[in-house]
Amino acid sequence: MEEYIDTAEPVGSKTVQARAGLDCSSATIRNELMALDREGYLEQPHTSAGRIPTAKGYRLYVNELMAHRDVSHEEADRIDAGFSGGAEAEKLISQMSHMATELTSYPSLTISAPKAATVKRVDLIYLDPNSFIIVLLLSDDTVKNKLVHLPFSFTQTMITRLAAVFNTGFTGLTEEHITPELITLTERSTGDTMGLTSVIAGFVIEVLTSSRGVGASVSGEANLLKLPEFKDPDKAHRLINYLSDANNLTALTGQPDFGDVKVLIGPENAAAELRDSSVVLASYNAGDNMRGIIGVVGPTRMDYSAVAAKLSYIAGGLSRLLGGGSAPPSGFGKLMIKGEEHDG
Amino acid sequence: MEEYIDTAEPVGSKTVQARAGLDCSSATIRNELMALDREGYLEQPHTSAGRIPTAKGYRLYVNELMAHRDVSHEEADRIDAGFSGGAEAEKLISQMSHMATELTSYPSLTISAPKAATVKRVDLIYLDPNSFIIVLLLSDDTVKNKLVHLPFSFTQTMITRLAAVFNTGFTGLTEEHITPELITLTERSTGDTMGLTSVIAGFVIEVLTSSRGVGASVSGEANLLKLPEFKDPDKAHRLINYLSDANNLTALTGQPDFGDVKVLIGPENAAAELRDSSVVLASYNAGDNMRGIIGVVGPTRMDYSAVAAKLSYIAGGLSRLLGGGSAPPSGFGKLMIKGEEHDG
DNA sequence: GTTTGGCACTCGAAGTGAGCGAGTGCTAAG
DNA sequence: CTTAGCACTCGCTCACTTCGAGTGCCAAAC
Repeated sequence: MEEYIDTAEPVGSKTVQARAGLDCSSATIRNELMALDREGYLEQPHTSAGRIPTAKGYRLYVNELMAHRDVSHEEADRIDAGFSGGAEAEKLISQMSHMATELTSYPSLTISAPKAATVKRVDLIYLDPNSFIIVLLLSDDTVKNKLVHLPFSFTQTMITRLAAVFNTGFTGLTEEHITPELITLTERSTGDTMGLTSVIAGFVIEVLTSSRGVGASVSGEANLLKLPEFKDPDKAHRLINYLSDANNLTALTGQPDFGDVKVLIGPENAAAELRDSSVVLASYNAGDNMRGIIGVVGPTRMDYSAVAAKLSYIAGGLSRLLGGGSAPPSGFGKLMIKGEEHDG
Repeated sequence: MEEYIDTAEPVGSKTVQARAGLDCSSATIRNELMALDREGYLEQPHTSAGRIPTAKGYRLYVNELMAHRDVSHEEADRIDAGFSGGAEAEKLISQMSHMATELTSYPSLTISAPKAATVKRVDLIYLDPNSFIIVLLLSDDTVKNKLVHLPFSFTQTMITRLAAVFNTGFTGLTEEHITPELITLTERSTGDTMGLTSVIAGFVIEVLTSSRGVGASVSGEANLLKLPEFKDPDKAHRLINYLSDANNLTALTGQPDFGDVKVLIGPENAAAELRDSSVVLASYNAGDNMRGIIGVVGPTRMDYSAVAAKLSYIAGGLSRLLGGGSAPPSGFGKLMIKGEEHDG
């Protein structure tokens, strides 16, 4: 297994003997290999070649045989350094995605949890008779703003009044609560005949809608090109294309209901494009009982233990920083690897 | 030339005869080809192959022979649709970068002009005794905000006073004006002993600093993999890696002092990684007499006229939307292609 | 003097086949 | 149950051949 992970070449009986330092002859090992072959853990690309692990073999290795590994001190330091900046959520996640790519040299992907955010507070800053700034504080403590220029003029008094009405009438609402009726009602109670209310409500809806969608991204796709598995540019191109579609990403990860780390090996992936690649995912606590996902995509022949340890460490850090008031997930620090058997 | 652009295969005398529909025999064409070969416009990969254009040949073609082409109606409509969203500058540029990739099927790059922004206005929104929002309006009308939580409490009065002082003392300043002395002075005049001033000033500096850096990005790198020129994954990997470094991008484009469109053919590029690729750049007016750049990277064998027309159209649109008050560049709409002869 | 047909020549691409060798399965002895 | 031995398989490499597109050059033709 480990020899194949290192070299990507079929492994023969003598190589196993040498690498594992077993005190039995290659013939004995051949017999064992034959048995494993029969049981479906190994296969031969052609009759007179060594063996390579099957997906079933990888599964066994990942579930039972693989040595648990922690990140090295240098790696931990490097990851911690990335966290120390203390940036906002979105930036932090993107930084960690790049960190994952750097540490594993595989493309990494992130999927941030959807947030059913509500409005916590609306502020309007009057600039001049034609412009003002809308500042929106959401329930998850993100702040969004927009500078509005209008072709007609209004007074500071009107802006102040609008802010007051929005602050009492719109707090706690999700976007489906903001109906045309509510807007008409607000217009009436502020005496707004110029459509300022619609402008502001429009921005509120826009922000709430966009915060609802899950954010998915990939980075470091070019790393695939270094791998012998992707020496065919077409194959690489297909996978990269697949990964570049955010919908595919959310589909591949499924629900983040797994414990800490999840490994999807080759054919366990639903998508054809991923059938001979593997995906390692770690989920993190993103506050409000929501979970985000960070993961990498690589060849089936992947150093699962090392990759899992790194992602787990990164996800743990993200949980700590983004999880906010909530307690960190109970399994944090301990590496639990779960997978799904895929029917097929 | 055009045959080679289409097929990427060396072109022989008979093919030229057929494609161009010349009423002379292949022998005559052979004589002409030999002459062009001697003068350095064409070369042969090996003795018994057809001819391919040299960089010098491309230069001649681009400068003098190439038919000027406009974008098709469908393309124009598609680009216009991309503009109609009317988003903020950063998003708009990124959208147009993707548009360029889609239309040309080559990776596209953007470099946005650095802005020496200053503070136009500072607002502080008091939320509760431990938190407030900083809202920063910059001279280029972008708005930045930050939610601040502090481990000690303060009053609304203090926040109001700070906002007033910042608004009189910090407007019109660039980041180098914000010295420790100014902060001390501000602290004294507001009676702030808790370090609120430093927190706010820190954010101001952060925003001004980040707005100063040039933003450079690439998208659609994977498109290279489809090209026969990049059937060697290593070569593709080297170029993609090169492009992923923002410093390289700013270096390759040089100063945006060219008219409308600039074409850099193969060895005209300073960077070794680009020696057998070409870059087409279009510059746009980004307001305040600053210029941004949008461009694509592709094989030397590239349909320069089509690519240039598309980029020029996109850049024109960006100028219109971002150029703000300033007049659009005089050359807009007319395609001017300039290049640089590269010594060597 | 330019154009044209003819012709020998070049050289990469594609195809062929022998030899190599890593690795196998099987068998028989320990 | 392990091990040495052995015949066998089959992809890889490499030398060799063939094929053909395309060339340069020359002499005849317009």
